[in-house]
Amino acid sequence: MKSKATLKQIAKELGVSVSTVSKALNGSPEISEPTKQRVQEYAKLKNYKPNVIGLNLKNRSTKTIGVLIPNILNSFFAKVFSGIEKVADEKGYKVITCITNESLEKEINALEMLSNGTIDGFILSISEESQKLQKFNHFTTIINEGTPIVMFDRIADEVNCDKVIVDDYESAMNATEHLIKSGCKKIALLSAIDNLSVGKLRAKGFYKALENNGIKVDEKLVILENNNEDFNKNIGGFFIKNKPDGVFALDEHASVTAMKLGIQNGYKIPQDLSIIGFADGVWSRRMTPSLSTVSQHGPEIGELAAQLLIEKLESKEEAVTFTTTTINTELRQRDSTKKLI
Amino acid sequence: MKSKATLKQIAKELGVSVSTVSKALNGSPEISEPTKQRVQEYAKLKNYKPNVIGLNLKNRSTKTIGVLIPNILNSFFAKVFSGIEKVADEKGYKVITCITNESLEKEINALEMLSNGTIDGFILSISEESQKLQKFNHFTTIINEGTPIVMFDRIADEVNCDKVIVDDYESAMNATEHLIKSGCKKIALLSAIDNLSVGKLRAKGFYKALENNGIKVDEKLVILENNNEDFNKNIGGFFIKNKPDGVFALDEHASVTAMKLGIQNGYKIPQDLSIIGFADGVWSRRMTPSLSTVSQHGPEIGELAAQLLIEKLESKEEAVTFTTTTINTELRQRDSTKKLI
DNA sequence: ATTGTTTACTTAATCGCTTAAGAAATTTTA
DNA sequence: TAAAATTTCTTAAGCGATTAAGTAAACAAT
Repeated sequence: MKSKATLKQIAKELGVSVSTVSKALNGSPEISEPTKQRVQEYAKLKNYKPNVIGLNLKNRSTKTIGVLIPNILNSFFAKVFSGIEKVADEKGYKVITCITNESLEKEINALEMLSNGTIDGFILSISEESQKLQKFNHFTTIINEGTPIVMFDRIADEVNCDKVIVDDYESAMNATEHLIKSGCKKIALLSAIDNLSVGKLRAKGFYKALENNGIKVDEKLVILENNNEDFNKNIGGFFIKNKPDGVFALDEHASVTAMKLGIQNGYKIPQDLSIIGFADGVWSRRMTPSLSTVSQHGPEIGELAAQLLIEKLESKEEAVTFTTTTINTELRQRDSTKKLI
Repeated sequence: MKSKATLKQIAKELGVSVSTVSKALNGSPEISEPTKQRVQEYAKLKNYKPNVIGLNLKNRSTKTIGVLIPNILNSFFAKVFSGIEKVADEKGYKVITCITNESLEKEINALEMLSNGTIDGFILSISEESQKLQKFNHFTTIINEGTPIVMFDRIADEVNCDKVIVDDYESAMNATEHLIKSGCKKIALLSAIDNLSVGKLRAKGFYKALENNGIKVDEKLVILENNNEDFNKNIGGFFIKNKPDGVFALDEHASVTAMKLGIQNGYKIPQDLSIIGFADGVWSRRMTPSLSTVSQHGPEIGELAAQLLIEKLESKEEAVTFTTTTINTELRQRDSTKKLI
């Protein structure tokens, strides 16, 4: 195992100064052609690669983005991540990832660990715990220190930074209205993510749609829980007892459970029961019948977030204005809803 | 936006030398108690955090692991990744991620980009293209330069490094034998990943199981394709034409497609048709009926890979021996197969 | 012949930090 | 009280790179 080549080594071995080697490799006009060639050939031979750490120190930038994701096993986040990675890669940035596992402590640790020269800026979605406790000052601290942050999906209004979100409220409203228009009279609202800002927004959109159409809410048709376990406890006899003819599910688990129980209870989908849910596109297509979903455009969110951050990083001026961009979702009509023209 | 505090600044403001500050903050006995206190208090006030880049340069290590993953949207890789992240985090390492998108070029670029001081070692799974073209010398180059690599799942035998794999051959054999024992006479072999080393191994295991049980292969019951599109073309009339009573599917797409077509063609599952597939556990459980799978223990693979790498990084001696560890899979019996006791 | 200009380098400073070695000031010891 | 030892700080070197500034030597211009 040969140790990696450095400028110093090459300089000594060729009998020139370090700066000559550096300049020769960077094609500076200060260096004569023959010397340049000699150095470049030797460097290639030794497989020289400039040590980025040295460079970073000099440039005070690392061309690295820190990404904090609550849970990579959630396919929405995986998709956003792939979008971030794509743009970062295109623009020559590296991506350093931390999974916060929905924990405030891990979120704080990750911010601490990375915000000391390792990364130039952050892209993140807030952990469940931080949202629940409404603890956001670790973010403002980082921003005040001069490290820009772009938040996506799960954001905090009180933090001043760029944000990329999905039109959860509107999309939920539209999806619900779609169910109404397709003839559903008893639409259930199912959620296992009522602890998240996005979950609450979606629920609001649902209520708004009912209101717009002069339907009054039947609380028996509503299940709002904070996690899958509690949700499962409540969904037990739900279909038999309440006999909904439509379901609007706010997360993947609720969507799939509704479909499963609907089938088990002998509903014909979509004739007797229409279902729209927030869920992964690939798997929704794979289900039988395929599930109509609200598509959240994960990759686009990631791409935009990365673009925003990189722009901020590469503009010299101090940022003063912050933008909040809303990515529009789309209703993907599949076989779990009746077709509207 | 105040710029980040540095030793130099603090030293100037307190009227002491840089090294005094450094030592005071590190609790060196060379510094008097009152000075220590004064410095530490001031540093806290200024929210001083040592710039890791400076440290890295000094230590010649970054406490960062580079992870190359062919495709993060594949839930198996996402799981492995979460395992890597967990262990890395526990041991104080950061994880820098690149998605190679199954491309040799991106793989080479990522290795180049990171192997110059950014990371201390790699954990990776080989891209499809590299496997197809059997191009592996970019890995040996990196290893020869002194950067350790741990490969997982998709490995290259000719590269000398630590490896963590799954017992694809044996697990496929066992799964097939399970189908045989449960009474299946016409077992189909379906694969959309015949381009990957793991796909080939699984197919071999299938054939071996048939051989062990004195069943001769019916080539009409075998579909081995390199991607989902080609697979879809061939699966068209498959069930009607060949009437299998069992399916062994080597990847997620094949598994789900088999289930879907089985249902559509009026098979009762598992009475008329038993299915075992390689697929994501969460979604397999969610399907109706739930899909029996070969569980690959993704997180464990990631954890082990990270442990191996970190051990190698933290042992001073030059590595000479390399281990290949096999993680044993498990057959998860769900509702798409008949129960055996 | 003297001065000025290029050419082709080298020296030295810098980024932020650690740490061995040096140096004053104080305390201990003989 | 003088020498030795200790305390407490500073100086300086080094990690790997870039780059402004300095310096010979060669050449051109007056």
